[in-house]
Amino acid sequence: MGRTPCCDKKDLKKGPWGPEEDEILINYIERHGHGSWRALPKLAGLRRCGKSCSLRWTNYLRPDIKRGPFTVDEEKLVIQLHAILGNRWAAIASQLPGRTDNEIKNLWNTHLKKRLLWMGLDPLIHEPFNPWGPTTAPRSSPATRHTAQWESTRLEAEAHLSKKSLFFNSPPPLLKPDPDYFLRIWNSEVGESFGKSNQEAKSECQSLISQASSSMKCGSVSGVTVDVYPNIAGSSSSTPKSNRIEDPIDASFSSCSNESEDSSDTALQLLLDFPINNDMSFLEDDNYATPPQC
DNA sequence: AAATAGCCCAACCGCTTTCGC
DNA sequence: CGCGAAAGCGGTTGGGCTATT
Repeated sequence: MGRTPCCDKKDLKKGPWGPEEDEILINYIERHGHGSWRALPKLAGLRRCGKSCSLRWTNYLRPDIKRGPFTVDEEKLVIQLHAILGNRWAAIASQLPGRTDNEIKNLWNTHLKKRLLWMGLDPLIHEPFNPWGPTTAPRSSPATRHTAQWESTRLEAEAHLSKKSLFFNSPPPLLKPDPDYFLRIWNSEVGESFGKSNQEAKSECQSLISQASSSMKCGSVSGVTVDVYPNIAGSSSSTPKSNRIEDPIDASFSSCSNESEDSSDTALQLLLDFPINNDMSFLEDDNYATPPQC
């Protein structure tokens, strides 16, 4: 009673793709699009499983794939995103144009994880290992920790917005409050990663929107009074310049007419600008790639 | 020069989610 | 609403390459 195979395994080729196969696949997709992956191999004349074709295209042949080694900026971004999203490689990849989930997964497993270990950081939770061994209190799961991190980040975002709201009330009124701001955060990759269904997220957004509107006046959101001057803006010295914009909030307000994708990126950028527990300056250290000598 | 170990990454496997009927 | 098919996704593997002995 097994699951039905994704394709007829008889007479199908497996293993590495040859240049001729690549050419056939590229030519077919350029002419017809991929359509149904299941049907593609037959139509294109390939002796491959549809899934294999899909993978080959997504991970290797797609024209927008960026090849070559990861830059330090990209590595930093992967680490930061991993701290927020966990092993959600596709979600992480969506923030690195031209990089595939497979590539990022490999980067993490072969390089970044080891580097964190060398730094004495637990790659699951991005925090130092407890030198005293397991505590009596039950340790929270990675998922719980990511949830907690998101909650904390969200509160900081709200605080940042509250801070900005002070400027909204000050003349000249160059900036207009955007009640969609939290909506965009919640609808962004990060919001989705929080593990809620869209319906739940949207209803939560409605609540946040109203709360955000009130925060424009009083600097208190979600029923929690927060510091309206958190050390946020100046805390991102380790954030890659190439991935940063001048001020995510300002940018989001000044680009209200942009596509939602831009908005999601902006919201995510705001999150990335927050300090995550560990200092990542080691990535720029020439010695970071070598383990500490015993 | 040969053998071995370790690293890297493309590809596969199988589970989960989404979609269409 | 339930079911099956298709696609998406993350974990794992295997083979090629390089470094070391």
